[in-house]
Amino acid sequence: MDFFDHCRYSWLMASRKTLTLDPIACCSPVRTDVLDETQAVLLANSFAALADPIRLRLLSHIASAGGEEVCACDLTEVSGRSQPTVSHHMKILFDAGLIEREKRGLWVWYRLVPSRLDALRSVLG
Amino acid sequence: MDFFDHCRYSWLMASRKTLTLDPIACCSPVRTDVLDETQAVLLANSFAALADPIRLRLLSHIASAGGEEVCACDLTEVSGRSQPTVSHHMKILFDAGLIEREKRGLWVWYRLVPSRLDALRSVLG
DNA sequence: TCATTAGATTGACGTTCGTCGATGTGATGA
DNA sequence: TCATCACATCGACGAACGTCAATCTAATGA
Repeated sequence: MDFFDHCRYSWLMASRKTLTLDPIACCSPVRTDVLDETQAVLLANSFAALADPIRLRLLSHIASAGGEEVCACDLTEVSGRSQPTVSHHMKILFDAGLIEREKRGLWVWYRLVPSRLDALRSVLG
Repeated sequence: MDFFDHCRYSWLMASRKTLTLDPIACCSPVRTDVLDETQAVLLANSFAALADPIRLRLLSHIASAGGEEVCACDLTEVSGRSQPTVSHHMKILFDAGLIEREKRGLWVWYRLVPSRLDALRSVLG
């Protein structure tokens, strides 16, 4: 699934703040076409989610779990930040569509959305 | 050339602010290993360069030129921003290693550094 | 030499971001 | 019912960011 297809999924529109701003958040690689303003805003938003070292480490921790879920309870230790700060960063990753969350009992579990990472990769290609 | 090799080039160390912070700015894909703190800081810096819509459009404009150089004199019109603002953004793209610059006479010419874009792509893979 | 030009730098501004203590929310189990 | 736990939200703070007018720098050509 490329970025174009990905953006068509209406559930993304309904569940994530970033992309609900514009349902047509799709673009070809930066080396193929010049981005229009709307595409640029949406893409910048996605890359901004990756533009913080704490978020990159949190994402990398989840992405390296081999498809397994990761408990939010482990993430304060991984990041070295307070619980509210981790929660803040996870929300940004979630809003960017890079991770999914599921609450089971008291714990929240996160897993990667690989297609979203692939989508961003394809934009750079 | 992957991200690892790329970072070894000493001329990058000498000419670009971002990477001079740490000569060992190399990392495997986020799905393979958990990033250490140094890698995360350097990568976050690279993605931050892509985290602004004006910079994305400037970069896309240069990247879409098919290997040709682009004159700085055209970029205020492309971006719809003032000359100092464009200069500021180009410096950030340059410091991130995404573009090269060359001054000839009064004009400055920019071209893409494709390997740098490839390097970031490989981190997402 | 000097006026002109392209682009970089400076300084100031309002805005956004990362951070954490305090507090809110909702599930758990006794 | 109520204390406890995991996580989210709020509010406040300083730092970093995007922006542009004013100015500086260096190349040009007369």
